[in-house]
Amino acid sequence: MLAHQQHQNVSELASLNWPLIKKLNFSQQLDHKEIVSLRKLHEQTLVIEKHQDFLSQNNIRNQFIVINQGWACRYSTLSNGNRQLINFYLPGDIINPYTIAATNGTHSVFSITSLYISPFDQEALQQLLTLSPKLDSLYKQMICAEEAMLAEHVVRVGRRSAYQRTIHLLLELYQRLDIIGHTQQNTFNLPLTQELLADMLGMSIVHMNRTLHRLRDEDLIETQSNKISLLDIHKLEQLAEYQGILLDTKLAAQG
Amino acid sequence: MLAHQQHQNVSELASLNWPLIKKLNFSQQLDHKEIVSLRKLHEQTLVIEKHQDFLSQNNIRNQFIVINQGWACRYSTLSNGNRQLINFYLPGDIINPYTIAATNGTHSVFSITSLYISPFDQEALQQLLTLSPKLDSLYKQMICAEEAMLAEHVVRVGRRSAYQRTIHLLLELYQRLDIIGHTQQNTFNLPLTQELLADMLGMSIVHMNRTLHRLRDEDLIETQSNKISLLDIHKLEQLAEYQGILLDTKLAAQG
DNA sequence: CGCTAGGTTGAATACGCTCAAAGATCGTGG
DNA sequence: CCACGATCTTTGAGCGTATTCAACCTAGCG
Repeated sequence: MLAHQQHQNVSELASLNWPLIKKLNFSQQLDHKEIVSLRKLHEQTLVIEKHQDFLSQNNIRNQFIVINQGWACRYSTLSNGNRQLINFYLPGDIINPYTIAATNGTHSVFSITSLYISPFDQEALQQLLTLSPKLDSLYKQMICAEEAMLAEHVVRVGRRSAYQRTIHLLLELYQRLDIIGHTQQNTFNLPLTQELLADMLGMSIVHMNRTLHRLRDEDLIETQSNKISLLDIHKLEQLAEYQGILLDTKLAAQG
Repeated sequence: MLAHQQHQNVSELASLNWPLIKKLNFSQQLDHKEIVSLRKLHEQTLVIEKHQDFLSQNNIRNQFIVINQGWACRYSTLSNGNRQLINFYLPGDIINPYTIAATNGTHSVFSITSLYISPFDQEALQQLLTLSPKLDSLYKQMICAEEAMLAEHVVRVGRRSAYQRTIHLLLELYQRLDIIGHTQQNTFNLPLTQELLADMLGMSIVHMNRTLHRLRDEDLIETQSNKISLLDIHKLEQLAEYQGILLDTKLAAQG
């Protein structure tokens, strides 16, 4: 995975505190004008306490939301109490309220940690993309990457063993966090309980615990409080057949 | 589920032989001009034989593809031979080659039956959406619905029993096929082997067989050759907690 | 008529679940 | 600063859903 790129000046460097801008800049270096337009999406900021269902059937306000800090997730709960997490929203990710709404009220979005977010209108985004073909292309690329991760999640949950699933998810999180500079060496902050991990991977808490234990025993991971270290990424990638998502693809354009 | 809508004249009626147009017209009635623009996406048509990997790492041509007839699927194969289907492409669906590419070559698209397809350039689509806000909105709605179905697929595979999974998928297929007029009463053509169904739902062929058998024993479904009938949709929806996807949502606009 | 792909059935096994209970950790208030 | 409660983690044991292996059946097609 690539090292972080260089930047021109202090003002732009400060803009990279906005993880969305940092993420897009990682894909393809942004110029001053593009950074300025992207900052406009962050004009409004607000805080959401942790453990809140802040987006569901009841309170959809037709605004897009970019995560500036913290983790959230989309999930669905079945009548027997079973919960399945669908995806994580990490800093720099954009929540499209219409995909939540399209499921007829069965999906909600939940703040795993406290959140700093910026809601914005769809028109603001649309305008920005219309004015800059490069941002338009990068945005589409981002959507494709998200779709691809969701597709990989299906494969993970459908056909991988609990052991592989766990490794695969950890590697994906590592890759995503690395892009926004949220890793130190092979270590990153993982604000998930084993219950959340289990609900993401479609397994029980007990088995999640045993799987993590096994990974620790095998010296593949190390955990302390909320920190997790991947001790042998190459081996983990082989074990889980992790290929990675093309987040910085050189593909021409997307739709 | 809604009845099919009325149409103005013979020419437009003929256009509804193109399932993409029929599907969009189902969401929101199209006028003559919109139908004409959509027909332009169908200028080129070609046939693909069944059981072909016609889109994979090797042969991505950066063209979008609309399915006019037949079924295809996106899938991934693991090194142990396990295969997971990610989604079905039915008539009227559009394949975005960039989402396939974003998975770094792990996903391919396969023709389940022989196919009639129309490839088109992304620019053609872009132009059409720029000129018509209504089509733009409908297209985004379609993308959201697809994303929502993929998300529901995660839930299905992750947290539902084999029995519920099977029912849930059958209901979703029924809903999608109904929109393009590919159902007769509660019956539709299901060109899937039990192996494909099993690979879609993350289960073994043997268990797929037993589950279908149980559904037949319980008088919930009836099969003959490739036809399947859902004998009590209401009960099936309850059993699987099927909520349906909002394919004809009245939501304002999407991104 | 025989081949092949797909469907069906039985039996043994296993992966992961449920139930249950005991530790550990963290935040909070006394 | 300690104690307490709540949440999260860990461990054991029994069980069940779904898998694997293996064989046989059926239908369609050359």
